[in-house]
Amino acid sequence: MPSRPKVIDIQRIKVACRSCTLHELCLPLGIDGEELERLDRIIRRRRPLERGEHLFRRGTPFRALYAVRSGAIKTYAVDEAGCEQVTGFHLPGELVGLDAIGEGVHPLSARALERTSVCEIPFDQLEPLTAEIPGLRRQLLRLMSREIASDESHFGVLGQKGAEGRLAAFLLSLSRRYAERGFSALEFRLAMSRTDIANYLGLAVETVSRIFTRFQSEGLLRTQRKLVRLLDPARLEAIAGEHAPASRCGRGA
Amino acid sequence: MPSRPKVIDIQRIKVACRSCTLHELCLPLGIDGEELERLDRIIRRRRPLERGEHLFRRGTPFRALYAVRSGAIKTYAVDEAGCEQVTGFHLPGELVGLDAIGEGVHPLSARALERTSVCEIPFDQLEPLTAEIPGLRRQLLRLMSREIASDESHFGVLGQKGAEGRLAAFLLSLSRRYAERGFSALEFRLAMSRTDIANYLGLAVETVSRIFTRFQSEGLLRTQRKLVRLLDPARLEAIAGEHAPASRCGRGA
DNA sequence: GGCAGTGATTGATATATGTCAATAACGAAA
DNA sequence: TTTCGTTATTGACATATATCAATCACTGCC
Repeated sequence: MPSRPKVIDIQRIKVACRSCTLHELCLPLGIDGEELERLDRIIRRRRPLERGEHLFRRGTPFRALYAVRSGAIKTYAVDEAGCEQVTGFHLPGELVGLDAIGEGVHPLSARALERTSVCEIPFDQLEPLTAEIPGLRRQLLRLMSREIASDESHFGVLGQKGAEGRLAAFLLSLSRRYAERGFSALEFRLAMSRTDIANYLGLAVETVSRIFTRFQSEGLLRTQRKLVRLLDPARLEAIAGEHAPASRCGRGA
Repeated sequence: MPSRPKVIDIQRIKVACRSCTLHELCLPLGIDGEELERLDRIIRRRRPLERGEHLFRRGTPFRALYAVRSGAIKTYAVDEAGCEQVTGFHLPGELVGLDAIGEGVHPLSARALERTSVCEIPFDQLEPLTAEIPGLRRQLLRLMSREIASDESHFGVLGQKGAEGRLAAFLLSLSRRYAERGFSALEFRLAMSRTDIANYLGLAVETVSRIFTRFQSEGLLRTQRKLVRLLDPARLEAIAGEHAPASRCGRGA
């Protein structure tokens, strides 16, 4: 096959929010008819990102929010030493860029983990629209609030869990999110590398790898490279619930 | 002194947003005259919370956001085993409860670390007001966005830094926040116990204690119980910037 | 002013997880 | 198919930090 493409047929990508299978997860929840059309009009579909391509980079001016339609995005920071810190993975139906509203600049970089398509929602058009459409306004607040809550629960993972708990919690989080999107809760393909998982969980790659094999030998799951099948989600929940070696459950003042 | 109080003079607590020294940090940024009064009217002052008192508890229905006026609040989750995970400390001018909008229920508990007064902002009144006051709407989005961004940067601390880096980053964060509020950036009183700090940073209390003494012996700071004076913020920055023993700076896919 | 009781510090030891190094399994390209 | 480069796995060893235990220093109370 000759490398002819790169010129994408924009006409083809003509999917209204209304018909988007994600429309209950994305913005338009509780918005109907005419309002939905107004939202639809400001949303821009872009050509899909190839694996490794950036959606935006740290320091770039904030222009739009992005809703993942298919594929997966990882967001990450790079410190002075060039060290990468993965801060999150974004699956279909999830929004990227909410952290940039505050300062008008993206504090993180975002790149595609695989071929990924997103909807671009220009913020300078979305923001005034929220004044007129109460459902849209509330939904945006809800989504941001949930993002905060989920970040907080990740603190618990990073702060109190041992390596096994972290990986278990991570897999269950993916499982739940895939299930919400109508995919299988028990079998899915990891879009990210072990390195990314390790980084996200604050572990070494080797530790992640070892725990995958340990989980497998204990019959908790079966992995085949990127493919994961959860065999005993209940026990995984239990492991995810255990606190780290540390945490003596002491209460502070 | 006889233990007479407990009956607080509500009349005394009569401070409008307009005259609040925090008014640039809190909600009203970019709101003027008449609009500020409308916001002011929905805000309720409550009697101060005593040390240890709860502002709200996990699972409680969400009714209002709270702006800390003086004192300090810690938010925390409690897992099945009764283990506490401290998720944040909230200083004057900061908002508490943003994570509850999404589900209508507080995912965390919040309690006062010392005598603390807060403004209560009933959300069912605030939300419609944002439709009419663009400055208020944008400020709320900005604040939520900043919260997300700051949570993300805490991931970096928890995920990539060793114990020294975490404590250094924590102290510098407090320093910056105090400075923003007009307090000294170099000398301040820690409202929280070492146990809470340790928990927040995902470390053991003993480790935190040891690092305080190590920092002191290296001339980076001077501590006297809760009182901290930063002597060499530049070197602290350097330490906060170092990545953990772990993190081999590898990039994922 | 002495006496709990809690919070902080310090020391000795254990261990989970990181580090280094080698190999193996895959995927893409020729 | 073969080859190369990347990603994942496995093993042996090092170490940062947790754990356990004791002491110390405040704070509030009688």
